[in-house]
Amino acid sequence: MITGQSSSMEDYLEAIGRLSEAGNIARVTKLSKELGVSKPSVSAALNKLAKAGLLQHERYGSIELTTEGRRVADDVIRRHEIMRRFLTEILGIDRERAEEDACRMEHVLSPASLERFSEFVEFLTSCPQSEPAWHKGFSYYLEYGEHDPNMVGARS
Amino acid sequence: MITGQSSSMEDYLEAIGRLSEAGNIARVTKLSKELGVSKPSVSAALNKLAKAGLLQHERYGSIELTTEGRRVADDVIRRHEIMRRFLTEILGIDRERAEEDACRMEHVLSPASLERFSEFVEFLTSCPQSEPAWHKGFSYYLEYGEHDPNMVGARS
DNA sequence: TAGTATTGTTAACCACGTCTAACATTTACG
DNA sequence: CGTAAATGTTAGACGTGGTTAACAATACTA
Repeated sequence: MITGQSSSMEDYLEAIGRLSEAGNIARVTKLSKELGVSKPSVSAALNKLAKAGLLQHERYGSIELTTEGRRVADDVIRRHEIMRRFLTEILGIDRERAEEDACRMEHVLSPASLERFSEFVEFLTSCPQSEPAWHKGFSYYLEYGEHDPNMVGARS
Repeated sequence: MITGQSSSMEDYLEAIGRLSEAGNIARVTKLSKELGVSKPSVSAALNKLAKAGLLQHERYGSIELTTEGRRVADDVIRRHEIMRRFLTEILGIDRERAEEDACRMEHVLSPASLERFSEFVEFLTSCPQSEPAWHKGFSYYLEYGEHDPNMVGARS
């Protein structure tokens, strides 16, 4: 992985990051439910991440990301958001599936591609027009399998 | 994975599929080099895939995809091609990195998202105009960080 | 405060995919 | 044809990330 962590470890960091963002404090049981894994799995992951210096965890006690852990978590969260936005806002994938797919895509993109995804989303959604032409055009294309003959492309 | 195989097994099937497409016959050594793993790893994978009914493999002998194996291999190859095209033709990622990223993305996309990616690539590249407006627009945006004020969007 | 419910850890195990070292088979060629 | 080179397999090990069962610590509450 780009962050130096496996997909699994990135998932743990992401979940911990999201929880603490939302005011909630990360707890083993919560993480276990959130990620759909057993509590012993969470325990093991926390030990591993603590050893890697990404969080601090006292037995039966608090879980806190270190500065470095926070950095990695934020990075993963950012990847997730970019991919979620791309999938929903550009491709028109439904929210739930986009969420699932983003969860997996977030781990596999090179930084270069990620930036391009990000810029592409910005490009298409910050279109000066209120209802971007490309969106209409793509919807038409999805429905009829061909370009809208009434659409004329942009010119310089 | 969508195909019922792990990323690794999909990679083996993909490589075997590509080799046989290209006229070459899949061999353990070749696969080993192609995939950057040891020969015993290839052997183990072949046994596993044979047991799953995706290929036939006689000791020290030939490796051949079954009908089902071919289907899966083709599916993975198709995923790869779609993602490669998206990354190069739409996002403008350089060939090599696009190839690497496609290798990882091909394993994580839901069928629904994949189809959308495919349709989106078709939509943008089959633009009636010879040099699609969006491409110019995106290049400008990447370079200057804002929309080209000389561009006017498409209208119906 | 005692006892129970909740929460977290430990221990022991498993599947997966990888590796190296050693061995077996097949191929090529002098 | 026999041997050396190339090719492929087996055996045994490892790391990762998951599990369940049992136990330990903490928290809640009657």
